[in-house]
Amino acid sequence: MQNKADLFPDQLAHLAAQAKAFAHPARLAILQTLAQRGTCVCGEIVDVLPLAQATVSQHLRTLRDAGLVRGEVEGPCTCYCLDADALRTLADNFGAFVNALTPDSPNGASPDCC
Amino acid sequence: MQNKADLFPDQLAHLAAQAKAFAHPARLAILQTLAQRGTCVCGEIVDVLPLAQATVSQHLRTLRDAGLVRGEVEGPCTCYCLDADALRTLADNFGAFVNALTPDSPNGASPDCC
DNA sequence: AATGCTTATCGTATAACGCCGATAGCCGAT
DNA sequence: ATCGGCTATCGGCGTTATACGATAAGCATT
Repeated sequence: MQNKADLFPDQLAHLAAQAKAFAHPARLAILQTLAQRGTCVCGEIVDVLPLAQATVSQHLRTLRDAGLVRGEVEGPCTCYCLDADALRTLADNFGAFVNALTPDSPNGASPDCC
Repeated sequence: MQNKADLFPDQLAHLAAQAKAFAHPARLAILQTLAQRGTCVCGEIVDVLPLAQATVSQHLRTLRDAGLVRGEVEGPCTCYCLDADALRTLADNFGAFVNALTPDSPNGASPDCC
């Protein structure tokens, strides 16, 4: 299967990739944990989540690749934190996309389909 | 593998499931097409996308299951349209989640990690 | 009833994801 | 130099997602 996902516009591919970063509860939980503590060593996240260390590290990598999280080696540990700018940008992208889909129908009722 | 995703709070699981609906460019393209035309027969979408009919139907089902799209049988065809309310709700959920993550740092620069 | 058009579903193949144990790499402390 | 703690990566396994052809089901028309 040649990757059909590459046949779509970059804008859509990019948005979909960002959405994928959000598409697992473990990653959302990691983001929340980082938000609570401001800064986190990997081990702390492992302690909070019901997942093995290897799995958490993998999710962290996904989040890093998506640009939502940054990590710095801090002696023996690695210190993670949110990239607030990236998060806001992503939220804005989603908002803009959805707004473009629903030009405006402030009337509560959605019109009938056909 | 017992599903580890079930070990997370419902709120996170739900948000992740919604994100998954956005996590493929084909589905985003379908949403855009529906927004442009207001209403769409499945075949029209198939004509627009570089995918087989079966694949498009599957993506439409994913979007329907996520509640973002509604479909009504219209004679021999099935007519699809966006559920604008659901889309706005979803966008709001994302916005709220991200806002909760980034309480406030109106200063453009993200603080250093550690 | 038979045909043609449209869509959903089934079955299947490939790819990607999620998960973990084990291992390797790194750094500080001993 | 060695040891011990922390993290990233590797390899393997099972599950889920993506994609498609083939088929079935529904409806309008003939």
